[in-house]
Amino acid sequence: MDLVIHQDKMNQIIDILKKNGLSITEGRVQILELFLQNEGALSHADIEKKTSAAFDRVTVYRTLQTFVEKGIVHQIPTTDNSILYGLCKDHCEAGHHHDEHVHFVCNNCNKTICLDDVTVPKVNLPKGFKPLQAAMVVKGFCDDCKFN
Amino acid sequence: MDLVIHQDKMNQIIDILKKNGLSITEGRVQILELFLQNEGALSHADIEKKTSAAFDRVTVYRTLQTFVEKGIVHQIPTTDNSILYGLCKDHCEAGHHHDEHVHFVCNNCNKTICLDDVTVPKVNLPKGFKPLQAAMVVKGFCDDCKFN
DNA sequence: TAAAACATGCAACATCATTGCAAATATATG
DNA sequence: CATATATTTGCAATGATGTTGCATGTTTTA
Repeated sequence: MDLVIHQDKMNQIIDILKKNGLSITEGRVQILELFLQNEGALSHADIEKKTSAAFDRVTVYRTLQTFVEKGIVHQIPTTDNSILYGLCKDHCEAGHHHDEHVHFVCNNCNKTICLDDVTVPKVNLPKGFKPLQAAMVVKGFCDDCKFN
Repeated sequence: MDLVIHQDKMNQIIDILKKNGLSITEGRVQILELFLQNEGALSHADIEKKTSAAFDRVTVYRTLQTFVEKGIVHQIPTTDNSILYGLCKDHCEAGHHHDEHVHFVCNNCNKTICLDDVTVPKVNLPKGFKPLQAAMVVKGFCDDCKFN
């Protein structure tokens, strides 16, 4: 393995992978690095582009799946037949995500941002419904694109 | 056209189509009927199954697209690479949906239900973010599956 | 009822996702 | 530090999903 990643960041990445019992491979390191340096969420296609297709599509799929299972990233629902993945900032554990923050999709720059400090509010469900998790996606114009 | 749909329902369906300036075709009638008799949301695949593939895949795609454009159904975000469509109960207009109700996905029966009476609460966004629409998906156990 | 407008089905194609398996890489062990 | 074991990767094949153009069929209009 031979990457141009700053030592600190590299240590952080290795730390995350080890903590989750994952072996350190070039693909996992590079993909995790993408998430760490990107404020927005990433799709499978984004990752392929940003890594210049250095890895097989299949590897990317499997890496994302592994990361979701381990609680390193979480999935963000979309209405366009894609899945977005966002870094779990807090304390997600394998199989148990605590990603109850609001996601923001900008209609202009099209970025999806995790608003880690905005938690999804509780809602009152009809009798008989038992909630376990909740996701919320807000669309509009982001901080950079507020020309409107 | 020759269907076994009760007269009242048929009138309702024709009414919806006419109100939206759509011609009355067998495909549109049957697909709209599915939505009216189903409490849950439907995916493209669901519709193909429930109509026993009576219509070409393309027709189903185009019908759903038309319904979304006219405000007859709305799209529901998912994390599984599919799009779900739910009937717009209220007063959606072409190009302008008012589907700000909560969607519920049951972890057991896997149905997605529009909770038309539960509106998506407003949240406070960080400075600079301008919200336009909001979607919310709650997962858990539904009224029928509350064995837990 | 005929003409015009519109919707459908087919075919071809493009994209996206999954699986099995052999080769390569990382980790554990002596 | 070298080797054995376990894990991960890439390739190939396949399947699922979504899109487009165009000829045909159906609905609506006049």
